[in-house]
Amino acid sequence: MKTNHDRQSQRTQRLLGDALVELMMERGYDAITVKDIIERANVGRSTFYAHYPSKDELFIRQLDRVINVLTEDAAGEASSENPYFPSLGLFQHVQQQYKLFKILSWGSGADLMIKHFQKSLSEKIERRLQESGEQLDIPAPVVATFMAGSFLSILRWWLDNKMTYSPEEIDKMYLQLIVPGIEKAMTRPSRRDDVSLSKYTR
Amino acid sequence: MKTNHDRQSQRTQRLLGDALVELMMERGYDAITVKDIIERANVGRSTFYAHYPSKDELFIRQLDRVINVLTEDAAGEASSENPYFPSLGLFQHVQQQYKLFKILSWGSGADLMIKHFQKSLSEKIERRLQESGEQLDIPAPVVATFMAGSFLSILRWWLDNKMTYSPEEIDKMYLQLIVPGIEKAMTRPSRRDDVSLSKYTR
Amino acid sequence: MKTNHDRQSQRTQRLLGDALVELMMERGYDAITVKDIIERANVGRSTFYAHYPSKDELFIRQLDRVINVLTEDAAGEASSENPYFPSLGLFQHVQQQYKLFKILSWGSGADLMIKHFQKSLSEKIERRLQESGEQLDIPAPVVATFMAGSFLSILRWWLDNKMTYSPEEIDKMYLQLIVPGIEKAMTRPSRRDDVSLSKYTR
Amino acid sequence: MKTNHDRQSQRTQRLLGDALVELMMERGYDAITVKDIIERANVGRSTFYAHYPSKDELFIRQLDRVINVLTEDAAGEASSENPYFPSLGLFQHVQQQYKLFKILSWGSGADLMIKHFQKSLSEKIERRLQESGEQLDIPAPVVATFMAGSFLSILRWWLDNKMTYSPEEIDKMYLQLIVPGIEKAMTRPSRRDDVSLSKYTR
DNA sequence: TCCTAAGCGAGACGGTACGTCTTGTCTTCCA
DNA sequence: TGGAAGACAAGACGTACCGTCTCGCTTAGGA
Repeated sequence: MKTNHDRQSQRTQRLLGDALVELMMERGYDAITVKDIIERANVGRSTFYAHYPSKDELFIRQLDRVINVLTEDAAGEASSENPYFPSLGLFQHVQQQYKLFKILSWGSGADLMIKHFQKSLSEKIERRLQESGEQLDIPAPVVATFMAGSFLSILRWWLDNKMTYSPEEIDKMYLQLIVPGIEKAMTRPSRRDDVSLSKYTR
Repeated sequence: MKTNHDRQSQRTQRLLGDALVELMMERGYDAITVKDIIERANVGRSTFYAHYPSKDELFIRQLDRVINVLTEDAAGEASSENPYFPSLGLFQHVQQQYKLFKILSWGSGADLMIKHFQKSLSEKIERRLQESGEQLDIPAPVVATFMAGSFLSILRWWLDNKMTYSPEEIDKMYLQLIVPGIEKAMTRPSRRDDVSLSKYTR
Repeated sequence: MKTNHDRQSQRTQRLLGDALVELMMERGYDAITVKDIIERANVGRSTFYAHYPSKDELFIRQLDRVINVLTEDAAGEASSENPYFPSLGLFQHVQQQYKLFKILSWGSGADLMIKHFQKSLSEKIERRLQESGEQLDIPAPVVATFMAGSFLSILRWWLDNKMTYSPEEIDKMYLQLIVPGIEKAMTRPSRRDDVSLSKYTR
Repeated sequence: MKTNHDRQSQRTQRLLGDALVELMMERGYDAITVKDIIERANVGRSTFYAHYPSKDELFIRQLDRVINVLTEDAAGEASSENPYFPSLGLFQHVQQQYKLFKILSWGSGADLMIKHFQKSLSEKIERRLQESGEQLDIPAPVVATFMAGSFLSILRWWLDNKMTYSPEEIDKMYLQLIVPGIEKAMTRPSRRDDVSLSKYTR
């Protein structure tokens, strides 16, 4: 059962999160102060610090929300050719939220976002790799880091170049670049019927 | 001909650069203030701002110095299996400067460094790709971004995991992961005699 | 008839008053916050504000309690040479509650206490002066202010100097200093048989 | 020789002091914040704290200035009947600065001012007493405290009652009240030719 | 005996001031 | 005359309290 305070708490946190995102759209991340956020959210300064120890932490929490929504939604729509994480879905979502991610791509909040994304993503991928039961020549964490790292670099490049390609095109390039290396890293030939990567190595 | 002032200027810049590096070794990047730097360098506040517009700019200048030394030296020793940039040499150099790079890997100056490295590196690679005259299925900037991005991710992972592998081992993994994708991207079968990547796709 | 709620109320007020006094003994007045008080009293924040509008008001109420006890008790024992207010009794009581008054003498609650004491005391004295029917060269309020003010100054000095003198000694000094002036202020020679001050002007 | 920084410093301190006094005239003492002061003085927040550790300290420094001016000026004009401190001059000066002192008399800065005045004044008086070489029945500090304390009480009363009497009248009342007591406290009859108090004991 | 309204504890909240910190500009002095 | 020394305006930071408020729980007193 939810107590009243929980409900209040959630409301406050949503107000703060929304205020942050709104402000980032307007001015980017670094240009925002805690004062700006609490004024926009109609919240007292101490209330802010009761919920988050810093602006960065608030930001990270919003990223988590985004990441969860993206990976779940995207996994749902799926149909991506990538069995380890929904890269196509991510490209698509980023395109929809172009404005927000453009700001994040190289701007001031970028380092936090990249750090966080890289961490979350490579963990997810590593887990999938282990679940798949594949044998690898190369340690799973390295492979996962490689997949996440190259994804994020290409994502950044794509954003910086105003997304000249469609999500489908850029996702295809990404897969063309990483899949062969990963296939090679699999000691035993992958079982043809459960791995959809095979077509790229034809 | 060097004027007296140029010499003074250079001396001051070296003092500031050295002070920055020293302090980063002790406390990381963010924990350093301009005041710290000028005190360590025995320099007046206004002198600092006469030479650099900000702490970040001073840092970038030091990075440039490092990057130039690394890529040149590494290129000299060469012997790497990677024809586009001296990845092995870079791994080796980073290992030698472990302490400094460890601090930079995820810490506070990381974003600046990554941003700078990624930019420099992918530009160099793109130039090499174009010089090689290879035809690619995938736009050269994407390939270059991919190579630089995955290199830096793996470098970071390696640093974070206390370099459990030797530079040679990690470089080999890196190449195993990227080379097949790049080979595939080359429309016409590459001419066997001028591309040393072939052995990875055999 | 007392309702139950009244009883509850009284209990709460006593808890709060006691908590305040306890805390003042430990840390003085300013260093105490409302939070401290309600925690010590095991009382909710809103309960505090339901009874008193501020910490100062709670303090004033405690002072009133003390003042009433002091002036009544002291008046009872009387035997002081001062017919206008029981200065000796007050010196004696203060000595007994040394610790508490020491804290109050110059510390943070001092201004409130002095203000309150000065007001109460001079009102009482003025009333006595008027009741005595004496004719004065000087307006009664001035005389009353003079008596109360000099009493409190000397009381403070006495406390600050660790009460090097006994209550009797300091009271005697106090009377030696004020009585001649007051006697002079009485226009007609006071009737010798009903004023006990005469001996000081001999 | 004055360095430039000294001059700057002095200027800043004057700006801050003036701003404080101005604001006190408008709103009293407690209602003023450090922010108010620095905005009025066109000074940075850190500059304030570089010069004074708190608003109270700034206030005390202004009081010192006032006290020095008052006691010196007043001593100059002198002609007061009080040989120990220029009570008449003080009453006159306070009347001139009515507005300021009215605010200070019971308001929020009062405790600080009273504390400070009481201390300064009784020290000065005690010194005079010792210099005068008079023998006293009562310890000099007690007498000094008595003189300062009763002066301040009467001053406060006078201010609170809108100064119904002229400075001369109130000073005369004050002296009538204290002088007889002090005269009595002098063991040996004072030498008639150098003590002007005698007329009050006639 | 049950029900209802008061008194209460708990504590989240908006608001505001604090004292600290850092930045980048500016002025003065000295070598 | 250029650089060290450092004062300064500006303003964000995280902390500390305040007084208001909403919520359920408890409990005594009237129905």
